Amino acid sequence: MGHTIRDVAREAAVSVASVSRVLNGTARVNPDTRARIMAVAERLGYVPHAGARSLSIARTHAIGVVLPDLHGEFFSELVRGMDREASRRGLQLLLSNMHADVEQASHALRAMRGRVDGLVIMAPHLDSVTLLKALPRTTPAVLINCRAEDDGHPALRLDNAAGVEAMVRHLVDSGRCDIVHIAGPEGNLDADERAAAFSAAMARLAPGREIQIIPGDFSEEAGEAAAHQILARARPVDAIFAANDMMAIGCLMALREAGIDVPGRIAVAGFDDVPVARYLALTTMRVRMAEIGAQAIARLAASMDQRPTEASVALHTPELIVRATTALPRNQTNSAGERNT
Amino acid sequence: MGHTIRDVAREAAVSVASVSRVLNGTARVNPDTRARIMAVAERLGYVPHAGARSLSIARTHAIGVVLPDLHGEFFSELVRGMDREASRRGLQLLLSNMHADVEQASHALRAMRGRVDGLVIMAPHLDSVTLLKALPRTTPAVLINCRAEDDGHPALRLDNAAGVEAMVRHLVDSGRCDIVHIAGPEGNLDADERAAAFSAAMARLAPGREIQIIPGDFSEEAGEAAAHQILARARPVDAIFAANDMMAIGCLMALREAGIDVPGRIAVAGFDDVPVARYLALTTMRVRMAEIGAQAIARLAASMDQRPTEASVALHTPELIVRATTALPRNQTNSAGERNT
DNA sequence: TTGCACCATGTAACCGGTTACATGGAGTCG
DNA sequence: CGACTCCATGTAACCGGTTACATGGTGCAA
Repeated sequence: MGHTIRDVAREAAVSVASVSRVLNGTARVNPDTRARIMAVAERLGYVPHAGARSLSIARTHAIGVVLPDLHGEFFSELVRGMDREASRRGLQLLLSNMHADVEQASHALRAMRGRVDGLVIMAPHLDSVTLLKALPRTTPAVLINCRAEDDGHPALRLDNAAGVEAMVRHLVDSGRCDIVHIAGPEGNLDADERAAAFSAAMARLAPGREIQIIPGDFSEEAGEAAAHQILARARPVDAIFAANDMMAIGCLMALREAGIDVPGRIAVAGFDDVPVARYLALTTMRVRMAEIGAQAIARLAASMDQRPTEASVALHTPELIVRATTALPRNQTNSAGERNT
Repeated sequence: MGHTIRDVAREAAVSVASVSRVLNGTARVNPDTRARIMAVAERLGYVPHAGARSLSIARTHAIGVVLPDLHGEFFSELVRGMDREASRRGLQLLLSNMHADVEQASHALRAMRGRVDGLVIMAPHLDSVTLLKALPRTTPAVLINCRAEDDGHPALRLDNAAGVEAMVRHLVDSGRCDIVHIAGPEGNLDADERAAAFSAAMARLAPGREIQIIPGDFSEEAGEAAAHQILARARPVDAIFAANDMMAIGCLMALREAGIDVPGRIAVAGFDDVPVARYLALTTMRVRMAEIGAQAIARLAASMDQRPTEASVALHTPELIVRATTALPRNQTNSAGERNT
């Protein structure tokens, strides 16, 4: 394999220390010597061995990123944000997918020891105990949407409650009070929070209406299935609020296919604002994933450089994006809510 | 920081060799000793230092992935495919974005030495010389869509010519012969190949028609701009074939806004089949990015394990996906091509 | 009993860098 | 001229693992 620093030292008739000093610029070296060393390094095509370097300086300049199986757009946005911030700081990203398996999650985390200076972990599907047990004690870590209220790690959380409330308010304001929520997979932090927030918001903003929640799993198919279920039954419905965009889209497609007027008869809303949402004119709550990713890296970098400072939780509040799927029906006022009673 | 193997050895009153043997199962160890060592390791929460391990065994079980700035869906699909295949093989992915800057590209590659066992590189924007100069000689690498015809690396390439030809044939078959191509950024391998293939296909399949190419840059905005340009001028046009989906979509939106009937008056087609395409019913050439990513990892793994075997180029042929944006106009036969003459 | 094979375990070199400390020569000052 | 400082450079320990080889004990055959 490649040449080592000792090869360069020998060829240049100097010690390894001098080579190291020249290559890193850590100390003054005679210009002639420097030139000679540079020339030899160039000639041999010498590239320092990053692994060895990390070992001796105890710094890898890499960050471990452990994510669950994410749906397309979400994933790419998050990683893009991280990558942008990481490469700005001269850091590399070591990616590791944490599939549903808990055992594997812990293994993935262990495999990072000695490879990275810090960790960014997103695990909305793990319970607090499991997660904390798997977390290394010695490596700084930033948690994104994890159930780990108590512990001292800096964390980024989504304000699901505020987001859901904003959406329910928007729907109610536009005269739709018989809202069905399509929930995400049980056990998933965001799914659970959104479903709970939906119940709370309905109780507050549309008192007296039945709180309707249909189970789902964040997939487009689940959205379709939910739409069919909704159409098949008799209860009044004038809006569907899915726990994420993909389900909202599945729903939208199914309704369109069934010839239902959206938003005339039923409004549809999602959550996340994935890029597709704009093209389908889907009303949704915008979650700036790239920004969250970048922020995670920034906070991690801070807690890597200085002493493990602030352990606060940063809350990201999603933004309501109103598009055509919840537009007010033409020629109708807010009293439109009566249509279905 | 964390405990070392020597800590464990001391606590268990054995040598480091025994600890290593137990933890890796590389040699027989007395069951009592083994149990004692395991207990101590457990108690101390010992996690081996992957960096140190890599250094001594000269294996990192990591793969470096160097990508240009990719558009969302493309990126996530590619990385997802790689990740799937990599984690199946117990490999980790070290991500590094190679921005347009050539200098930075070379730096990114160097930084991988000693951190990874192999490289996957995608660089459709680099010329052959630059790329080969930046490539490490000692590390196995797989190239995706790179201009490096000559050298000995295993490579994955997209059959752009076949894809473009299939699309042009489809358009001509459906009676549209006045086709405008919106090209991608000059210098980009795929963009250049697609534009060249377009000229060739037109000459063969629609002889006599003017070969119309409008420059673009793969962005949605470029697609919009091209649409406006096309509408503003007098030349006959009955189909627009964009070099990628995002431009096709921008185009589609602009046409829709201008009240143009698609596909009635102008058909629109893209290239890539990003997930959004399906929702917008955009006809396109499907490129299975995830599959290409997985294949890249698989080939790399092969050339890492065995001796650097086959250096062949695998060609991925895109598949024609016909959707509504190029559907045949109602009540019209293939003679529809006459409409615009 | 001696010799040999075999097993469990320990010692120390090694992977490829970094860096604290040692060394020796040149320049400066009293 | 000796003492001191400063600078350029070399020596060797160290980071945390792995592993070739050495060692010593046990059991079995001759």
